Amino acid sequence: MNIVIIDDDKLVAVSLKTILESTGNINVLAIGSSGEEAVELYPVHKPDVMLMDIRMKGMSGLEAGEKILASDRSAKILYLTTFSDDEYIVKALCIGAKGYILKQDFEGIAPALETVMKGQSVFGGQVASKLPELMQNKGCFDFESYDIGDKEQEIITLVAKGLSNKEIASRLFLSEGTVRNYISSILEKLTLRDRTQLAVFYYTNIE
Amino acid sequence: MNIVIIDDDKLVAVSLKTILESTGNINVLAIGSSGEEAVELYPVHKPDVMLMDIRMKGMSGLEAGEKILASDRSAKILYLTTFSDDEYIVKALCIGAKGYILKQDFEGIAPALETVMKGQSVFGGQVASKLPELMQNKGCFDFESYDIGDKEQEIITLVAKGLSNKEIASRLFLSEGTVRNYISSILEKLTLRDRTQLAVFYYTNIE
DNA sequence: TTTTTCATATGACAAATGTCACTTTTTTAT
DNA sequence: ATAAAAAAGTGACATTTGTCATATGAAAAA
Repeated sequence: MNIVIIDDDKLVAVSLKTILESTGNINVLAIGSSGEEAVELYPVHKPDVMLMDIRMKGMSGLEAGEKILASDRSAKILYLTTFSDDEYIVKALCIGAKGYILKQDFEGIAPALETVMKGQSVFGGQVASKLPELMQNKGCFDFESYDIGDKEQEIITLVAKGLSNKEIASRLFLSEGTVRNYISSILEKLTLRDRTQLAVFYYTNIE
Repeated sequence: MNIVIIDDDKLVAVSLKTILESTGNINVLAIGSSGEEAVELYPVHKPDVMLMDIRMKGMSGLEAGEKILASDRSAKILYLTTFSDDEYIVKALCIGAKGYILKQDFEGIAPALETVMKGQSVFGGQVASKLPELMQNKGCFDFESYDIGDKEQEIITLVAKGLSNKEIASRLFLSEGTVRNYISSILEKLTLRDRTQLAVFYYTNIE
């Protein structure tokens, strides 16, 4: 099995290479230390699996993964990260990564790679059990990609909690009419019809 | 690694045993063919992983898993099923299973077992990529635990898709008034105020 | 300084929504 | 066949919601 390792921390990357290669059937084609490198290295080596860190200086692992997957939908990206950061997990799933495991799960890495190569997905220890809870908190909705300001985001969040206009108004110290206007314009921007659709959109928007 | 196999189809179970044992480090402690047997066998053998089918005569794999996990929170249950039935996937995640893989992914089973034993979770091929969508289509909301009938469920589903009363009515061949009445009673049963809260509830209710 | 933009606000209006008290129809049980 | 229960429907009513045109004050830009 051929893999490419991307990790901010050179030492970690090299150690991983040593350990994984010693397990026998894993061959590390290359090592990189940033998202940019990941994007470059992928098409060159076409690894079976890309083992990548998320938090890195420069382009993050997630961005890199997005780019790689955009060019090759079948790319198998396995994120290997230090702690289970909620936001990242969901995002990773959304972009279509094949897994999200923790560096702590040391002996789990090799079998996880194996599993991913066979086409399955792997989620480390606590990660999977957190999934249901996480997915609910926020779909893969990316406010920034629409032209939606801060106050509008705030209002969307409250609508998505089921608050009425009056409640939102009093919570944000606005008049009810203003809240209505905001929502009206949000609906237009997202081409939705009413607040219920907005809530649905909020929870189900996955690109 | 010690496992117990539960499958409705004796032939499948036995074949699995043969194949898995031939891979070397897997030892099949027992074979069962129903949810009831699973519940009995688990405490007797305390396998590292329980490889279990879902659809079985009598008690389903999911029910059995729920019972087993209730008695031993650390039980590792890996579902092995024929097709990726949406409903089952989410439910499996909700009860805390360690994975959901497809029988088709033949060579994937052994590594998946390995991975699960190391504490990670595995989701077969298309399953993981479907997860975001699925989680949203239905949280772990259990209609039956409330006093909610079939037609009501249907209506809830439609509200949670953002349809108006009129649209729901025409889709279900009911009058708009009837739909209103249904929703009104649903809201009362769930102590919610309006359809938006119902949608929110639908997507976020996870126990 | 003047103009423009932005956030906030109003009031009016139509449509959609939720509630209630009943009625009618259909199904099920006795 | 008759009574009882469940499912579907009606009409009226008060709110809530979404839309629109327009107004105000403050901040930013000219």
